[in-house]
Amino acid sequence: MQTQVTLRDVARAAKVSVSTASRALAGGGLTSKSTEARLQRIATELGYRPNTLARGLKTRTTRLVGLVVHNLTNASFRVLAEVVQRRLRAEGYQALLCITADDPEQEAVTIETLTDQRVDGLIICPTGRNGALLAVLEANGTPVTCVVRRDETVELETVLAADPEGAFAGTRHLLELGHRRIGLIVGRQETTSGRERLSGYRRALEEAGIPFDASLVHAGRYEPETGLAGCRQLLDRDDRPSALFAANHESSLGVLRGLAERNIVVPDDISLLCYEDVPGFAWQRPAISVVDSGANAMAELAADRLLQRLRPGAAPPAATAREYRIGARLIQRQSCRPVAP
Amino acid sequence: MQTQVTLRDVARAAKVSVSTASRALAGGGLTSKSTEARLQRIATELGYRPNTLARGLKTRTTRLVGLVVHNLTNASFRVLAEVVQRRLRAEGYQALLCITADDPEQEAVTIETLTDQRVDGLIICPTGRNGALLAVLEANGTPVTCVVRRDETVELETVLAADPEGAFAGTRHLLELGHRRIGLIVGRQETTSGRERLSGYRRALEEAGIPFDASLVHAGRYEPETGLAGCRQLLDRDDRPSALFAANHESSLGVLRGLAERNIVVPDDISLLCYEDVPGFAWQRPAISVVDSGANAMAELAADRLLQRLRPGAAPPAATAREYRIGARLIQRQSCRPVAP
DNA sequence: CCTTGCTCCGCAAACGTTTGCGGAAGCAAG
DNA sequence: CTTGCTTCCGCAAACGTTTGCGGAGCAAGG
Repeated sequence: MQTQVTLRDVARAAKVSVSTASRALAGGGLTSKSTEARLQRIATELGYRPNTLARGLKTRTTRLVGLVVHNLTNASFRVLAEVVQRRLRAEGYQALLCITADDPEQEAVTIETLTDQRVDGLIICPTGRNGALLAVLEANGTPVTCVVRRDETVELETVLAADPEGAFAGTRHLLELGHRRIGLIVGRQETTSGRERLSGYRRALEEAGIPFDASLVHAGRYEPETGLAGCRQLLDRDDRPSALFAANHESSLGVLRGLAERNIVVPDDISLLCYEDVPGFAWQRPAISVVDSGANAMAELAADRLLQRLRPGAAPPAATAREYRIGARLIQRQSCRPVAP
Repeated sequence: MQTQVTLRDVARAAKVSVSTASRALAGGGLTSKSTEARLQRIATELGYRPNTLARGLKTRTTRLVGLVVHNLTNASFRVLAEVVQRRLRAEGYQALLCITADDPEQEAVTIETLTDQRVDGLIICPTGRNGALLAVLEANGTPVTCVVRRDETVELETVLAADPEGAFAGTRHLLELGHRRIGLIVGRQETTSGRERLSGYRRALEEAGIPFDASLVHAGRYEPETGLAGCRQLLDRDDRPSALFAANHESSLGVLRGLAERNIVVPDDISLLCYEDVPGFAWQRPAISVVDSGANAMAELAADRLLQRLRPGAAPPAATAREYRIGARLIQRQSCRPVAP
């Protein structure tokens, strides 16, 4: 347990006052060039490392930002975590990663903890039940940007996927291939993404003049079990759909299994399109066509926006917070094929 | 930007000194029961939250622990991150997640940053090139536990997978099914895990009295590309192996694709066994047999060990650090089948 | 020689806690 | 009434920085 070298030590070694040492190391030209250089040298010689706690206490800024997501297994969250942490680091910030399991309770204590740590900013995928806490943070001068999901109860900067367009594009793609009965496995309708993807699907149908058939959609959690259940339900119909549109990577696992169970082969017997791109989809045979929700771009933008507001010229929290949408992109691979109408 | 409520404020409101307020809220019975209760009440009424920076400055402890991994896409790291963060949180610690991309350079700055943040402890999957930095940390009283990989250059508490046994068990399983030519796709031989898995494979062969054939093993990074290359190489032989043992989840993606390319079906034409269990393997058809390296248990144990050393009764850094091994487990599913010898 | 202005640096006060030390009660015993 | 002990609390110092303010030194201008 040896003792850390403090600013006093380097000041003493250089025979200057602590304040001069501080200023010299800060380097804003508040000291002469010579002492600046000398102190830099002595500091590194002694292996001086500033105490971020003391500094934070004084300057009211830790270079910490909270990053809270539901889990790390979901691909979107995974890339969110990776990208955001990388971008933050490049700007000298550290990420405090927290996982809420989509549980408002845990989210609440997480937010409290992060405020206690005096984070400079927060990137969060909100459950939507703790808007008040977030609003307080923002009001106290800590920028908050929501991502992936919106918190409907409060006005905050938010970056989202273009789910309506993505689902629309995907569905239209299938329609253009001649499919008329398209099974949709989609997220819970309590979430924005669930609702928006369904609405995109409906709009595409509508534009093609095809009546909406509610029995063709199966809503549930983003889990393999949901995919399996949906797949079974849709396959047990007399007029089996000729194409399936799966909610995300995880539910697609269930769908693929459901198809395998019945020896239905993709794309010969049925077409399969998934939301959310993951490496596995590209490597798989047949490679799965997807509409990529743009997780990467979302993460980049979220980091950008927060970083922007973290910079000195802190734009005051605009009266009405901006909302950004990341375009979705259809990636055609081998899992969809045309059928005669 | 409203002002935070500080300990002074609650003290003033309660008409006691700051010290009494501090002691009352700490609750160690250093104040009378009545003032303790009164201050607790007033504190929550005012919404007082202690400033962790000030506290940390004084107590030289932050309740932060660094968690550094190579990435989040690899399943082991993903569960490591999830589990560790959950366990830490349960004990009142916060995880500082850092990603090094297996780059010693980045690892070095990461470690520096974490020491600057005065983390109380560190869980790290080391690259092996920064042992000195870690040793300094440990010597300065900050417990460090390594996980997944060992840093050979320095003595630190380490929790590892039982790779030799795992590879041995997997190989023996295939041998017991009658396989004689078993292709092995394995990690780079510069890493312990790569070497250990190969040695387990060799030992199983040896015990079965089968000569080791170096041309049956393909070493490379844990990536789909490696799996694909290895698969192709092994399949292009005249005496094609009747079973494949893949290094991990990611390389298995490549292997599966290589097999699909040649219309070789698992398990009818070839048996496939993978290292490292992920949900996808169980959902896939045929479900892939694996030897589970025990990522979950590893994470739990690593968290346990660190937490243990973080407790007040700080065991002094044992002269020679302990090394823990997590048992591997063979999970039989549908991708391996017996062959006539 | 005095004033003015500029450059560089030191003094000391903060930031919000925790904690050693000592003092003020209260009470019982002598 | 004094003594001694216990219980509770306040004073003030400390943790390691940053920063406003002012002072010393020096050069130039009047």
